[in-house]
Amino acid sequence: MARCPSNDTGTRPVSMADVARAAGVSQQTVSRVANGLPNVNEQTRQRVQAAMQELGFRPSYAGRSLRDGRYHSVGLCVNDVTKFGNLTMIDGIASAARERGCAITLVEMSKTEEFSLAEATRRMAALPVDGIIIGMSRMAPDFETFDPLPGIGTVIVTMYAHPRVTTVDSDHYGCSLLLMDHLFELGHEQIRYIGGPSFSVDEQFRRAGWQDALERKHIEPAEPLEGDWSANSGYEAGRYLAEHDRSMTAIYAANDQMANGAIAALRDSGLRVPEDVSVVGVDDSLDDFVAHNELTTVRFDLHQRGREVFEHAVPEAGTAGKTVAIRIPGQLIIRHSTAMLRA
Amino acid sequence: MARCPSNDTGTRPVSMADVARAAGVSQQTVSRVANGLPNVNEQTRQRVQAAMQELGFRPSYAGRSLRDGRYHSVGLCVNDVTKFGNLTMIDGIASAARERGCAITLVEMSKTEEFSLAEATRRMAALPVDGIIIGMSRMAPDFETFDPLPGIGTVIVTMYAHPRVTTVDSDHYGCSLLLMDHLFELGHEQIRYIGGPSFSVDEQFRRAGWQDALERKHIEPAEPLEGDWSANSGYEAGRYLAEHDRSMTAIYAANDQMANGAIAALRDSGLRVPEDVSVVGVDDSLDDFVAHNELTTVRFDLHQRGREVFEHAVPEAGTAGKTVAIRIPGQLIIRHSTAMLRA
DNA sequence: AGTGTTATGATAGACGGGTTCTTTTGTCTA
DNA sequence: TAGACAAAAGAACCCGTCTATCATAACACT
Repeated sequence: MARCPSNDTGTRPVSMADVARAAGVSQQTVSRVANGLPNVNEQTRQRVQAAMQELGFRPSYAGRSLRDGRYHSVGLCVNDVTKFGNLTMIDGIASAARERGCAITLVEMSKTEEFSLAEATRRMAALPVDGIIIGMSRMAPDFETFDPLPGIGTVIVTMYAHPRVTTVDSDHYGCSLLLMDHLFELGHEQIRYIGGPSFSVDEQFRRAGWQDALERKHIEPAEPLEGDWSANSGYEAGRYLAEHDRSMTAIYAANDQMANGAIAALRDSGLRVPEDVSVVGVDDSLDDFVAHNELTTVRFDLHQRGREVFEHAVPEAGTAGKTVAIRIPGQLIIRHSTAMLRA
Repeated sequence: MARCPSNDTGTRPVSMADVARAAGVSQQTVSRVANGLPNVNEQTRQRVQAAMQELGFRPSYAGRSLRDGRYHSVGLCVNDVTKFGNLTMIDGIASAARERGCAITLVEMSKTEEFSLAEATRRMAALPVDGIIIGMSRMAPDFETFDPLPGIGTVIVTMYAHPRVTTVDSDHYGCSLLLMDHLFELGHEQIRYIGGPSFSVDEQFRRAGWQDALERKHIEPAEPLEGDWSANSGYEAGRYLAEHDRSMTAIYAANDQMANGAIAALRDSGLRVPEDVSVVGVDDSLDDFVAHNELTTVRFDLHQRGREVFEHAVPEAGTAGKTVAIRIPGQLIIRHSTAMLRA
C-alpha cells in the first residue's frame, strides 16, 4: 500500500508534498512535472517522476475537483441494468462519454423499492457528477411535480415531455407508425398487438402508435394482448391469437423477443409466417440469439440517443436552460417475416 | 441555476458558507444541520433548512472526499458494455455495490484501441474510485508484467491467475467438465466442440475443459470449430458438422447463442435434437429470446461473482494484501436438448 | 559588468466540508 | 447573587491541488 512513509498510521494516501520531500524539491516543481508544464530541468523532472513511481503517487481526484469545480463524470440512474433498453442506453452514453473524456457513475435503483425521480436525484446529487441522467422506464409517481435540482443538468430518458426537464428517448410512438405503414402497404388491416407490461412507458407509446395508426384508417383496433417482453409471453399470446382470431393477418409485437415467441406459436399452430400471418417486432435485438433472423423490425440509433442525452446533461455553452423533448426516430428494417396479403 | 448570489460570475455552486450567510448563522451550524448533529436550536435548524432549500444547496462531493479520503465508488473497466459477459458482470457488481452504499464508475475502453492493463489502470486511477475492477475478456499484452497500482485495491476479472493481483471469474473450465460429465453419463463420446473466437479468455478455458475431459477418458478430441459467439456462427458450424461428421452424437457449443444456432442447423439438416444429437451450451441466456427454451446449459451465479469481485476490490479489514484466484462454479441446468445415447 | 533567460523555491490563497477547541448565552440551583 | 452546567454558535485549521506572486539563484550573451 502506497502510504506516506512519514505518516505512522499509514492511512493517508501519497500527496504531492510527500513526493516533493522524497525528491528533494518543492511542491510546485512536483506540480509542474505532474501537469507537464515547461521550465523544469530534465534531470529534475526525472528525479520527480522516479519519486512518484516509487511512492505510487496518484493525484487526488478530490483535490483537483474541489479546485476545478468539475468532476468529468455524469451520473446515470437505471432500475435494472440487464434490461435491453437500459443496456443499450448505457452503451450509447458510455461511448458519448468516452468521446468527451468523461466517465459514467452508475447507480442502480433497487428493483424492489419504489422508484421516484426525487429519490433518484437525491442519490445522484451526492455523487461526483456534472450532470444527471435518469432512465424512467416506468412512470414515476412524482413525474408531474418533479423539479430538477438547480445547478446541475438533468435529463430524463423517457417519451413523456416535461415542462422543466429535458427528456430524450427513442421514438417509441413513431416506430409503431413505421411498422403499421409497412403492414398497411402490404394490404394488412387486421393487425393484432402483443404489448409489454402496461406499466412500461415504452409499451404505452408503442401501443398508442398502433392504436392511432389503425384509427386513422378507421379500423377498429382489436383487444391488445399483454406480455412481459419475454419470448414465452409472446408464444402464449401467439397461441391464443392463432386459436381465437381467424381474421387476423398480421401481428405487431412490441419487441423482437415476443415477436420471436409469437412466430414459434403460429408455426406450432399450423400457420405459416409470412404467408398466412405477417409478424413485426421492435429493437432489432435477435441477431446474436437466433440464426437466420428474418424478423421485420425497427432499429434505433442508440449511440445517437446516448450522445443527445449526454449533450443535454452536461451542457457546453448555449444548450443550457432550454427544456426540450427529443425523440429520435427509428429505422424500419424489412426482412422476411412480412409479406403482401394474399388476395 | 443555483449559484451563490454574491458571486457575480455565477459559476460557483452553493456552499455551506453561502447558506450560512443567507441564514445568518455560521458555517459550522450549517454543517451541524446538514449532518443531523445535536445541539442546534429547533428554530435555527428550520431557518438553515429553509436557506438550503432556497439556494439549492448540495454538499460538495469533492470537499467531503478530500476530508474523508474515501470515494465510496469502485471503478469498472470493460471493453464492450453490450457483451453478455460484461453486462452480467456489471449487474452483479452493481447489486453488490448497492448493498454497500457504493456507486460504480464505469469506463469503457475504446473498442478499436489496443487494450492493456496499464492503460486501463492509468485511466481509472484518475477517477474517484476506492478500488479498480478490470474485465479482461481477452488476454492483455502486459498481463504477465503488470503491477497493480500500490495503494488501491485491484481485481482482474479473468480465469488466469496472477502472482500480484487477485483474479475472480466464473469457472469457465469447470463448466465444461460439468457438461462433459453429463454427456458422458448419457453415453456420449463423440462430442464436437463449437467455440468462440480464440482470443477470448472464456473460450480458451471452456475449450481446454472440453479437451481435458475427453483426454481423461482417452478419447481423441476431434477438431474444434471456431465461431464468434453469435447464433449464425453456431448455425454454420452445426451445418458443417451435420454434413461432415456422421459419428458425432453430441455438440458442446461454448455459449447458448451458438448452441441455439447449431440446433437450428441440425434440424434443417434432418437431424433430431436430442434423439439423434444432444446439444449443450453455456450461460443460460436464452430465456428472454426463445420460447420454450429446452437447452441444457450451465448457469453462473453472477451476483455472487459480483460480490466477490467487489469484496476484493474494496477490502474491509483482513482481506487486504492477499492475492488469490477465485473461480466460482456454475450450476448444471438439465433440460431437454440432451438425451441418452440410443443403443 | 550589464542584461536577459531559465530553473527553482518560498509563501499564500482558493476551493468546501468536517472536526476540535473555544466562547457566548441561557437556565437552574445553592 | 454567585456558581455550576448545558446548549448554541463561532473561530481556526486540515485535507490536496493548482495558481499567482515574488524572490533567488545560475547561466549565457553582449
